[in-house]
Amino acid sequence: MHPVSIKDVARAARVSHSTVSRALRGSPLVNPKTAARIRRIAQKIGYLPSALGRSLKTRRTLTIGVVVNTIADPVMAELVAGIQEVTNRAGYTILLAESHSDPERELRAARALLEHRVDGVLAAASRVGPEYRPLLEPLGVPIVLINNQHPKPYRHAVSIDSQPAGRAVTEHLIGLGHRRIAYIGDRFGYQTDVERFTGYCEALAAHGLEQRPELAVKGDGMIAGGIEAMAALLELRRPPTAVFCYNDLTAIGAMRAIRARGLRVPQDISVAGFDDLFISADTNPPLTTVRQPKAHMGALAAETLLKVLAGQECRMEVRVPGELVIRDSTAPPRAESAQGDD
Amino acid sequence: MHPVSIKDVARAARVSHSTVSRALRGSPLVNPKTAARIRRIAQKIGYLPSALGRSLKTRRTLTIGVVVNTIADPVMAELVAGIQEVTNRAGYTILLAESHSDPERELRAARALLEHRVDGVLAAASRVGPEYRPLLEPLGVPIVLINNQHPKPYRHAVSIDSQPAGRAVTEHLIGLGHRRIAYIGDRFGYQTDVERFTGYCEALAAHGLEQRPELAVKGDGMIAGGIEAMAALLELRRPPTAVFCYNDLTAIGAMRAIRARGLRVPQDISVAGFDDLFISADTNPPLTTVRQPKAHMGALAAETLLKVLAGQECRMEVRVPGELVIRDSTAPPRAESAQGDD
DNA sequence: AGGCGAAGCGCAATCGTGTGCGGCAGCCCG
DNA sequence: CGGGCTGCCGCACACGATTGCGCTTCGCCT
Repeated sequence: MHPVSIKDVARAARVSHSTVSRALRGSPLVNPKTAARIRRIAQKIGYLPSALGRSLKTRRTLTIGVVVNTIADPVMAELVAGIQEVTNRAGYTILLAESHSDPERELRAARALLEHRVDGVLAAASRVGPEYRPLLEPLGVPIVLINNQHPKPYRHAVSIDSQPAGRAVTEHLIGLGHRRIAYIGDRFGYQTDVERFTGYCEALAAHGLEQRPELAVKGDGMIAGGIEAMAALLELRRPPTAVFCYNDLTAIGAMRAIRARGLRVPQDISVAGFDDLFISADTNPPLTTVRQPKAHMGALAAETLLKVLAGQECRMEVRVPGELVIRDSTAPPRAESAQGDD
Repeated sequence: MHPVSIKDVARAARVSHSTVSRALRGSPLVNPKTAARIRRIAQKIGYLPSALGRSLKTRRTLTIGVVVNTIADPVMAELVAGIQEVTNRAGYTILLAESHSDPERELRAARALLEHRVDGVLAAASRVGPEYRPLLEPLGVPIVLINNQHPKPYRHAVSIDSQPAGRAVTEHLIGLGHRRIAYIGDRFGYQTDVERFTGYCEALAAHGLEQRPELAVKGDGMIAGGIEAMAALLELRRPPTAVFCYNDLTAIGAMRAIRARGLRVPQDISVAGFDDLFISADTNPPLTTVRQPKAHMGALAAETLLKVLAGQECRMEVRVPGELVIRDSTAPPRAESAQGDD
């Protein structure tokens, strides 16, 4: 019997464990002097109440489950930082789970979280969408989705408004004079990717440009995928003069691939990203991108969840606007490549 | 009574809850046909065993607590990714807590983790050191420290070997011809900072260079602190020709401050960092730094903890070597500044 | 002095799960 | 036909905490 329990405190203080419980929780039903004595003794013998026993009775664990793609993705890390900020203040502890973009793994992770009886779930960049329901429903656990695909069946969601932002980036490139603009997407079918691509297509259409299938390729949302996808684009008979990337990591990979071919950004090819990582102003060259308020979105999602847990049945679906940040990775195309297309 | 419990399954299957428990845990004490029937029914009515009840009885929660500075720090994020990788495979779930470099907050976080009865603790960049003992001891919870200060009283630790690496960086700068070399440290008193600074001093001494106090300033381990500290160095009557920074984020901030003054890296001032972030090859210019195997160290620490939890009483203190990575942010000093010092 | 109300504390049930032990069949064998 | 053995299953308790309810005690008032 290693861990010292409430009964050990009771024995040491010569009271019942009920009184100890009340004393430590500050109940008015116990004499202040007795309470003080009990607290002193509990402190002395190193008593730490067990959340297990408590939660079993109270039916609340004061924990929330957070499932992300991978915490190594700086977008997710900042998101979680924002979540921590508000949940911690409210006394909640976070259970972290990674999906690695694998639906099966995501469901396993969610199941583990629910076995630990988290009070609520925050899922970012989830791929399973509706399949959460049969898991969450019987337990009555609320969920708030972040940048999720198909949030239809759910009541609460926080998302970056990718489509207008994607359109704005593309129009920025068109405004610079580009006509052959590529899109490097993501191969996992995230909703954010679909929306950014849609915005890209919208902009092209609005300016009478054709969306050429060979200019829409797929990365993996990380640097490696950006390198690979960009290398493929450079193999084309007529490579693009500008590239809009699903996210900044992809863009960084694309810039590496471009330099590896002896070309320069933005003189030979313009590159734009999405997210505005903490580092995106310090890349070479500084990256044109869309600022996504990551920590803010995490905090917003967490606040929503806490409200629901507090009993406020607010149905809400927030779409946060992105802000185009123009830096040095985008510029007008070279004269000889500007013509002859379209 | 929202959540469906083991008794509900028992009722539905017309057996006792003991039999359900055994059936679901694959005990040989129950008829295979009965077990199959029970499993089918449990599945159908959406039963998810409660880790609370189980842990109360088994005295294991299959969770481990991870306390980091802040998850927004990419070093910590990669560390946690490495931890997740191995703990997940073993069926453990992670409770995440942040200290924000505040000892009091770190202890509060640790207390919360222990109330949830985590089976073990991984603490990265901890500042409280010995004060963990009175918390952990009574509960018998093992801890593995990562890049920690004063790991003396503990049995298990994984650390980057900062001192030789710091010396190597400084000698690299000296080898390039620098004589006025500054160090931008960290104001929180981390052990890693102390060691890197010690390595820096060693190198100076070994080459007969004086360690000038005005060239040792303090940042905060983040970009903002690097900007501030570098700005102060540039105000000196005779600024340094090279700067060794506590970490890459600090170095990135330093490079921003240098550019803000209209100077260039490395032509006017050389900058070196530490960590080798995923981004450090893509900064402008690419950063000379020390590669720290972050995910590997996280995995190593997690494996150590799992071994201890499995009963293997391995006392170990691993020091992982760092590898100097020379990129473009360091170069020989300009002729006029190389002379005239020391 | 006796009665009555309030304050303070303990009893016991409960949450969901695991498990030692005892019981109850059915079967085999003497 | 009876006894013993084996295979399955249920009873009951334990884990650590919370909480409604009842009991004791004490002080105050008449």
